[in-house]
Amino acid sequence: MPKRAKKNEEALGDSEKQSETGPEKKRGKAAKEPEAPILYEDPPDKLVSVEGKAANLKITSWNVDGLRAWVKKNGLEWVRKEDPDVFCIQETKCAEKALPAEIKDMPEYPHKYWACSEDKEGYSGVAMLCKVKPLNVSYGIGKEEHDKEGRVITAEFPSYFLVTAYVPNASRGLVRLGYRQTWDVDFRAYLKDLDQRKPLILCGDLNVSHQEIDLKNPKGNKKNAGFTPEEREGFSALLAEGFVDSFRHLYPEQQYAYTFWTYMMNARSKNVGWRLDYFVLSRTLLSALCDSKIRGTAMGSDHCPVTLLLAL
Amino acid sequence: MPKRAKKNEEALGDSEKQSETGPEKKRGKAAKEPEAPILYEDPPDKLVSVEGKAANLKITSWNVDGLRAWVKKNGLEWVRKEDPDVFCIQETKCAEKALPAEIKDMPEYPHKYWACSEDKEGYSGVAMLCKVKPLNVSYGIGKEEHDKEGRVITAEFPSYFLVTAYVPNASRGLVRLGYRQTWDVDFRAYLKDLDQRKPLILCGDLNVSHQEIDLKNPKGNKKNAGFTPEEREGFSALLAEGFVDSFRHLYPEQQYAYTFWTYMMNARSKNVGWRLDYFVLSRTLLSALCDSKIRGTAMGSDHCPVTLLLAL
DNA sequence: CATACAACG
DNA sequence: CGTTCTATG
Repeated sequence: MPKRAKKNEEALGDSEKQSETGPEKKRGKAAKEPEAPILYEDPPDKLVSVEGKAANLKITSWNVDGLRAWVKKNGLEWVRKEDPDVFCIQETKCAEKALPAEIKDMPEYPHKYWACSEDKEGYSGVAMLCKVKPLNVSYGIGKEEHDKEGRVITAEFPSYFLVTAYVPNASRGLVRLGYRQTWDVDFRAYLKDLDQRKPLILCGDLNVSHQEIDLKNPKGNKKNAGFTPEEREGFSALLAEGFVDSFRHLYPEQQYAYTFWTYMMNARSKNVGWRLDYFVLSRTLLSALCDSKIRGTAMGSDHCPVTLLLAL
Repeated sequence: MPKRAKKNEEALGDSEKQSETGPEKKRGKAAKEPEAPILYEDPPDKLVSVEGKAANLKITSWNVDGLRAWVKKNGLEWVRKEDPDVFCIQETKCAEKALPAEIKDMPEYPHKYWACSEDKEGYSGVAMLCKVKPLNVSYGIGKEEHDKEGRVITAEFPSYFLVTAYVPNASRGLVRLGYRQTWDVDFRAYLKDLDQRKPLILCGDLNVSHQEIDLKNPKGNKKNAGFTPEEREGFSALLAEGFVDSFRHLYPEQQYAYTFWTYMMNARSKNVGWRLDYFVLSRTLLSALCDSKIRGTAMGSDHCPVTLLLAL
């Protein structure tokens, strides 16, 4: 592939900034050739664990970028087809009283839990929809300073904890990177504590691409929210506590597998994306892991859903 | 028609408030029967003046309620068909730098004038598009306190002044009625002064329905913006200076002829409207008046356009 | 109900 | 680019 074309593409696809001008452009050279995008196709679901057990738990996580708009775009139809046991939602951007009836009534999920931002309306917010009632459900991570924005729900099931999270974005100009770092510390401590009691499944929009393989343009995004060294080290530190990035564990070399594409610059059609949505597991759950899926064709948000298959 | 149905309809159709509860409803009686709406069909254009002269000047005025959205809804297509000599626009809600190219380039109107709100972006704003270049164009009414919101453009032509105006709304709770009254005084003085120099044509959204005949629900709106005694008297005082409401002059008894319908409660389909858009003329222009039209079928705003035909 | 804005992503 | 909010009508 021509070097020039490659270099220019690198500047594309950062989620928050729009640094479209690559070094070539600055030096006044020719505009880039539109490169044929390298797409990613998720392989067929693997329905058995390494131990040969059949999958019996399916969890889906989706950053819907505004629950009400997403419902109007028939997001729920996709969920009904996917039919997970638990459906975790991030960025509902919706006060509890404003929830669409279509999702509040959904009989497939009789047990529904909502965590909404307390101060800012239409900001953040996560939810968990369960077919089976959890033993216990809690909101936040037990620290005042983190628990007003509707970012975490924890459900305890007989053999595991399920945590869904919408991790704070470091924002343009990294104005919230400092806060993000204290979040990372406290969230890690919270998860470590849970993990000492029961195996843990963490899912959601963790707002970081861990390694260069996890986004299209690592070079151009090292100073941008979602790919700073600080955020990446935060994720590494989490894994160092004994957790596993299930997708990367199963597909260590898989490039071009992303879960988020900015709405800008036709990033999705060019697959200029980021992997920001994860299933992170306690190591002890690896024997039960069947598959970790990226449902890249599901539309309705700037993120796509991800699905975990376990044989417990 | 059943009295009950009539009474309930009266509460509908005020532009800003939503006082849907009529007295019957309060007393807990039965809900209203949906009444067959009384529509208004504008008669064919009359193309000769009382003196038998053929119309040779066509002016159209339209409150577009957001120029950019209105352009997307193909408002310009309608204008091209109507093909007036001058097209006056109110509520552009658009900074000059944000004007759509489609209208900025429009070759049919080589002479275009824009008055935009200086402080609040996307608020108020008027424009005038002319086929023939005016002798002179001015903005505002010459009083600092009124001239920062892009409400008035005055164009001088050889035989008349043309003023297009977007008169300040008294707002919900009539919070701006006091200001509106001082506006009415100053605007009247401005027009009177012009009229002493040359015959005057005033067009635009004058934000008042003059008499009970000029809106569907006069009873329910006497305390609402657009039909308070203060605003109505302001309009009467203007006419008393020697001006004529051209539509009412030609059609003194015509009911159900409106130029504005709130987007709420399906007011337009029920023709629950207000006449807020006018061509007001110096008395001396009556001999040239051919017709004053309400283009009630033109869509793209909560107001419809009005057109004046003169034989000068 | 609909067009604007700002904040956020 | 697209969702939410608020102000304005």
